[in-house]
Amino acid sequence: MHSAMLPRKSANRTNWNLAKATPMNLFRHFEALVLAAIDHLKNDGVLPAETPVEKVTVEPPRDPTHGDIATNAAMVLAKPAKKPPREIASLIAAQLKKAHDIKTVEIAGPGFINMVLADSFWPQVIHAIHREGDDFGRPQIGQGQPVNVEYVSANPTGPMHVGHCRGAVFGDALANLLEFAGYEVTREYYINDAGAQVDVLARSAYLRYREAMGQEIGEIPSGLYPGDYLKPVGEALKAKYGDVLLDMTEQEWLPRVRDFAIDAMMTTIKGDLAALNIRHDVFFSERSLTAGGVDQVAQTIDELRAKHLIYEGRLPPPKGKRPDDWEDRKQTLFRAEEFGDDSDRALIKSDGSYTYFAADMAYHRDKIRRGFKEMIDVWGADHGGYIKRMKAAVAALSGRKANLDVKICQLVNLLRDGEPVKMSKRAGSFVTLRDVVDEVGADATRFMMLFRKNDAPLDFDLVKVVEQSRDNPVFYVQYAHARAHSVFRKVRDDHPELADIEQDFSDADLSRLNDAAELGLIKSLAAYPRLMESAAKSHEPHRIAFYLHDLASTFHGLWNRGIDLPHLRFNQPEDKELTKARLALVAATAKVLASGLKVLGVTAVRELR
RNA sequence: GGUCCCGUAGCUCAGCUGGAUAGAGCAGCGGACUUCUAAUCCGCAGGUCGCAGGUUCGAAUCCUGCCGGGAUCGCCA
Repeated sequence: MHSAMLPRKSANRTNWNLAKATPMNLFRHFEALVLAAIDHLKNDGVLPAETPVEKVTVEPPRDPTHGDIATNAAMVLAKPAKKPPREIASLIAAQLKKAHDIKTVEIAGPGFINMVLADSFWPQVIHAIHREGDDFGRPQIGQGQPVNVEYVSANPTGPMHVGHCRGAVFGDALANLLEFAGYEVTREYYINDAGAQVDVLARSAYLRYREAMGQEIGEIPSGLYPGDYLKPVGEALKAKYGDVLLDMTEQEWLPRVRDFAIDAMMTTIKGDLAALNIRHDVFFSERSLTAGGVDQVAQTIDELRAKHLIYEGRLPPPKGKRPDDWEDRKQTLFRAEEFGDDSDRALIKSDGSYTYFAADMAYHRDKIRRGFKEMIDVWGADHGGYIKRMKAAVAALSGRKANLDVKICQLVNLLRDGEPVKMSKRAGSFVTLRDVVDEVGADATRFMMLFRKNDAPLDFDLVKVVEQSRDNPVFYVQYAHARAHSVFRKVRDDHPELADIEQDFSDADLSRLNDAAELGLIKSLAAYPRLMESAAKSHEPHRIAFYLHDLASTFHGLWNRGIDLPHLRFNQPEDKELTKARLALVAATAKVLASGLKVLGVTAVRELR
């Protein structure tokens, strides 16, 4: 465990055939039509041949009364063409009217071109969902590129608490998302096993060892970890060493106890992560950077020195309040300012050991040397001030070739029915991640942790998150999926041959789906590929959670219409073809819900309770 | 004092990296529903997007400066 392992080669990962029909991203399709229309105008000399089209967007308008697809092309092109936007709009519109997937083209406002798609277009979305299966909505942006996602990286000094939980879930969902988007993802955990904290851990564990040996230890001295979780470690030390450690000097026992305790803590942490269905490909030990006669930190500093990015100098004291033990001294500094940081950064402490930053640089150098050009680090909010220097380090070490994105997860406020849960580190009464998962389950924990933007604080209510009500988004989304399956269970009585949700719907007559609410649901489903692409590009898995909530709401709404209007119910005992068409829609909804939930790492249950 | 994040309806928050009249859910008000397929449903009201400038056809979104809240600030990790 204390040595770096190579990233696992993903032998049985599906190889996506990129040459096959592109997934059903209808906005791409219509973007192509708009660009073709612009090309046409260029050929006619209406637009200069070199007119840039990067700013042209083809998107669903926010307001559905503006149609299904809108483009700003005319307004963007007005300046280079030296023509009023509405004039250009009418020329582009004339071209678009020729496309048979488009029902109407209208020019609105300052020059928007709004399109309503042909009724015959929408059923293709449903067919695409069934045809493409797990590939539906897959963004084609990864193209097999390697990306390294580092998350959790909790210190191996105790069990994980709720604060770690959010970053863990976020990182895991982000890794899932990037994998879904076609990246070759390596999930990584950096073990901070080299600093003073692990020596404290060792002394704390040694105390528990003496306790296990029958000695009176009294109060745990301040400065050591008081938690009961070290008692089993003391017992285990006794089992392994007997009384041998008692006669050793601290210098002798400390390395043994330290390694033993770190192993024990990592075992605990891995168990905690497993309870949340989180796994890592690589556990990278900080200690390994300077072990085995090779000092990779020194190598890193030498490498930067050769690039003239290291110097001996003094730093100005921080403005505002000055630390008590401030001492002006000459030290080894990295020219982080050249790469956008606010200050140059120290690499060697006054006692001669490396700073945490120096080791972290060496770690990221190792990632770069392993071939990663894209790296993502997921950190807690208290590390925000560290971002610039780490990005500077990656820029310097890679010759500005590699990119690091740092995602910050804000604090979690743990509540119980609206009341804050008291947590005191001193009293050792902090709530562990395991406590939370044991109480509410991994699915609820994961979904709630993702139901908020990562850089906004999050309220996590242990009571509300398990409520079976509309107010609980976890339940609401899972219920939608379960309800879709329930429809198939119920339809068995009237149409047993239609009761399989996995059946082939390719011959369903989807032109029967002409209620506005049905069409609304299809449009929600059609938005999925675009949503996933934006979530993957922005590294924001929370967008998926919000989308799923929205989709669930649309689906429940359609279901509810059947209460008052029996002719809108999915199951029509007297009309098998209509039932089949509606079941195709229900099954497609279930598939998209399941697809999104899978990326979030939440189980798509088929039945509640 | 420097840096970063946040500021959107009474509350909790979205807002698709610059689009049109800024959206949900709670809470509030007004109705419907009494078992229909499974954990109610529909409607109404609610806003100077912290403030002030700037960039442009167009800004909640980008830039600058303030105001307010949080995090952090050579050797902790």
